[in-house]
Amino acid sequence: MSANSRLTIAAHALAWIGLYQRQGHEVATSEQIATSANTNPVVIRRLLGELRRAGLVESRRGVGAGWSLARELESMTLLDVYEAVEPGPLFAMHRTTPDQGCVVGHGIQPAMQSIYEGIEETVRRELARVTLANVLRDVLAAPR
Amino acid sequence: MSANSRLTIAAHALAWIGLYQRQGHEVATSEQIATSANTNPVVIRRLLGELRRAGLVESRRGVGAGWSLARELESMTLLDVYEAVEPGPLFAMHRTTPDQGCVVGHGIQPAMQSIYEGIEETVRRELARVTLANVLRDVLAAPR
DNA sequence: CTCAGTTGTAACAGGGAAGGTTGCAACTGG
DNA sequence: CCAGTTGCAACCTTCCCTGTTACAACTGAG
Repeated sequence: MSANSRLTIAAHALAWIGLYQRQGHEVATSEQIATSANTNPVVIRRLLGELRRAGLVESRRGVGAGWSLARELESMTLLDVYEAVEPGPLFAMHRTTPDQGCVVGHGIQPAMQSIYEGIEETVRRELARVTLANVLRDVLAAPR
Repeated sequence: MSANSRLTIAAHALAWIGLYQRQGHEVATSEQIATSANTNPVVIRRLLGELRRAGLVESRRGVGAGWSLARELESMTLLDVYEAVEPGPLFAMHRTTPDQGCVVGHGIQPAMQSIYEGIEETVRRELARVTLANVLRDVLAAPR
C-alpha cells in the first residue's frame, strides 16, 4: 500500500503544540514544529490548515503569530485528525468499470464495497478510542 | 489516501476462477479474467503470480494453459489475499527521522507505531473473517 | 516435429498523489 | 513603518500503480 505520513505528521504537530502550551507558551510556529518533525514549514502549515478547517487548531497572524490548540488534547481523537487530513477510502475499486455483462464483473463492486465499509468503520472506531492526550502521554513515556 | 485496487482485482480474479470451475471448466486464462475486470491481461498475470507464490492458485503453461485454484474458495480468506498482494503498512511514519533531540520528535514514532500495529491487527481480523466463498456468494446475490 | 495458445517477465510510459521548495502577498503588534 | 509569521500558489521531484508492448519459454494437439 502506498501509505502516506499525513496522520503521523499531524499527530506529531498537535502533540508538539500541546506540550509547548503546557510549558506556558501561547503559540507555536510552523518553523519550530517543522524542525521537530524534520520537514519543511510549508508542509506543516498545509496540514495545520486542514486541522484548522476541522476546528482542532487556531492560527494567529502578524507579530507573535503562530498556532494554538482550539480544544483540549483530551477531547481530540485520532479519528478527528484522520478525517481532517485523509479524505479518501482505505481500499479502492477498479479504476475502470468491470464488464457489466459478466456476472462477476457486475456483482463484484457492491460485494467488495460493503466489506470495505465494514472495515473502515472498524478502523474509525479504533482511531476514535485514542485521544491526542493519550498520544502525548505515550510520547513522553518513551525510553530515552 | 492513495489507495490502490490490488485487493479488489485479486478478489475479482479468484471469484471469477472459482465460478468458472464450478461451471465445469478446468482452467481460466488471464485474457478471460482481464475482460471481466476490464483491464490488461498482464495486470492479471502479475497479481495471479503473487497469489501463486502464496499458494492460492496454480498455473499451467503450454497448450490448454491457464489458472486454477490451489485450494477451495471456502478455505481462502481476504487476509490471505491481502498478505499476498499488499506488502506495506496502512499508515506510514515520517519519511525522514524526526529530531531526536526533541522530546516529541524522539517519542512520537514508538507511540504511533504501537497504535498503528493495533489497528492493522484489527483490520487483519476483519479480513480473516471473510472467505472468498463469501465474496462469490455476495457477488452472485447482487441485484441484476 | 511443428504449431498455436498461453504463461512469465522485463521494459517502459503515463498518471496521480505526496512531499519538498521557493516566492510573495497579507496581516498585525510593537 | 517594520519584523515576523501565516496563507497560498506554483513548481519540481520522487514514488507507486496501472497499462502496454514485446518476446522468450513452455506444452499438448495434430
